[in-house]
This record gives sequence, structure tokens and C-alpha cells, in this order.
Amino acid sequence: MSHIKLLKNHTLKATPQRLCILDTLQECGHATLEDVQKIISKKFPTLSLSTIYRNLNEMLQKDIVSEVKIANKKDYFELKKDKHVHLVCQNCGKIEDFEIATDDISKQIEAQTGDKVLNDTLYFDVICKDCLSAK
Amino acid sequence: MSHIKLLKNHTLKATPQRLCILDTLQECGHATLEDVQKIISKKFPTLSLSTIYRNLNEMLQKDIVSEVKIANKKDYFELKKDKHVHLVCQNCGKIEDFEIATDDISKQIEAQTGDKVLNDTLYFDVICKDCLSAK
DNA sequence: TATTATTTGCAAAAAATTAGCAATTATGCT
DNA sequence: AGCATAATTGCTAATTTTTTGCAAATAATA
Ligand SMILES: [Mn+2]
Ligand SMILES: [Mn+2]
Ligand SMILES: [Zn+2]
Ligand SMILES: [Zn+2]
Repeated sequence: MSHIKLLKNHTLKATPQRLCILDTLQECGHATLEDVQKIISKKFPTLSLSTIYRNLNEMLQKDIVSEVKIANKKDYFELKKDKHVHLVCQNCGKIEDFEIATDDISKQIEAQTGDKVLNDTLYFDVICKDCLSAK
Repeated sequence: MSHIKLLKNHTLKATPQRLCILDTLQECGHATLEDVQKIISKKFPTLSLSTIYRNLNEMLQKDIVSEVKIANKKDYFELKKDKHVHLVCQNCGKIEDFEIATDDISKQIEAQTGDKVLNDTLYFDVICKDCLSAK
């Protein structure tokens, strides 16, 4: 879906600032606030920091954007997309999305705890394929 | 292991302030900085906020303490313990530790990506047993 | 094109975190 | 037990990060 439609669907005006923020996230995949700020300052130098904060918060609220919180790292933002886990390379720092079924482990938890599992958020520290082959 | 030994093993002097911080984390299981601050202000009113910051950071460095980062929540701290996943009740907010094997899913990721998986960090949103039965 | 409710950019406020430094203290050694 | 010393603490002040208020600008609608 176009970013314009995405915004309108969530009753947000499609301002150039918002579109720029969405484009930046799309480009980056996963970006910290600092990343977003830095990239935007080139593409759109007048876009203010308040506007970045305000809109990232709004988009989080509206679930257009989600947060990726990795221990010992700054928080990342990403466009909301299909459910996926994150593979974080400990060598090059790259963060990759990966789709995998997590039903088995959820079922196991339900069976062993009596809790009802609604959702999950999984991170894997890896050495990525590229870093492995570069050795 | 006693907290005194734990500190000494990491070349940190066993000050009352540090012991108080460790006791607080042990008590709470998982505590935000705000939690720690609030609880400590009762047990040890003269312990300064700088000292809390300084020590939590040091203990993170030394891997005595770890961070629990959950989307849409403040960051939590906990004493380092055996590997476990986190079950986060969406009803009452409780965070529970749970030990479960994660080899299967790691192996699957390795097989499908060619990456080497070193470690994982898993969160599950749940409705906990207690909240379920309270309905 | 005119109207209007939203949104933006700026400047200022508030909140969170870190730094500098004199006074205090835990630890190891007589 | 008492000393020497490097580490640690509690302050206060500095930075950094995030939020707020508001006039000017602008996207959406008719
Ligand atoms: Mn992702
Ligand atoms: Mn835990
Ligand atoms: Zn890599
Ligand atoms: Zn619950």
C-alpha cells in the first residue's frame, strides 16, 4: 500500500514530512531515531526534530510503525509488516527479518504454564551468512 | 552466591549501596529504574540517583545485571540468571521467567538462513494463569 | 478557490542521564 | 587494630533527550 493511503487509513494527513519519515523507514528497514534524523536532515533539512518525535510516537500509537528493542542497543523503529523474528548479527550489526512459525514453542509454553499465549517477540543473536563466509 | 561474593568476583567493592541495589533487584525480579529508585528511597534514603545509574550501568557492563526490553514498556533490569524467556501478562502486567529449550527453533533458523545462531531473547505476550482463572 | 481542522517549526520547558570533584570508605597490608 | 590508598559516593552542575505551547503554514474538503 502506498504511504499516502496508509496515512489516510489512519486519519493522518499525508504531509511531506510524514511521507519522508515513512520513506526513510522503508529504506532503512530498521532505523534508530538518530538514523532517521541523520538521513532526513539530508533529504529534507527543514523537517524538525519535534516533528520526527511527534510522528514516530503517533505512528507507534496507530500501529503503523513498531519498535525493535534489542538489549545493549538503541531502540529501532520499523514499518509494521508481517510477523517476523529478528536476526541480529553480532559481527556486522545487521538486523534481518525472518519469518518462521512459532506455534510449537507457544503451545509448549501454554501446556507447561497454563497461560494463554497471544503473541511473541523473538530475537536471535547470530553470525550472519555473509560474515561467516568472509572468515 | 552471596551478593558480596558476586561483587568481589567482578572487582567491585561491596558497598552498602551496591548491596542495596542488588537486594532490590532480587526482591523485585524485574524492576524499572523508577522501581529501583522508589524502593531504595525507603530502604536507604541517602543513596543517590547518580549511584543507582552508575552502578546499574557498571553491573550491565560486567554482566551481573541484564536488561529486559519490552515494546511499549519501560526498560527493566534483573539480576543475571540462568537463561530464560519472559512471559508478559497483557492483563495484569506481571513478567514471569520461564525456562524452555529453544534449540529447535534455532536449528531451524540455521538450516534456513545459513547463519550461525549464538543466543536468543524471547518474549511472549500472555494472559497468565491467574488472570485466566479470575475471569 | 475559500474554509477549517491539522500539522509544522521554532523556542522554551521538562525529564533523563552523565560528568566533575571533594569527602568518605572498603580493602589489603603492616 | 590501625594505615595507606584507590575506589566509590553524594552532591551539584552540565548534557542530552524528549515533550510542550503556540503562531504560521498547509492538506483536505466542498
Ligand atoms: Mn523487522
Ligand atoms: Mn527474567
Ligand atoms: Zn554479519
Ligand atoms: Zn496476569
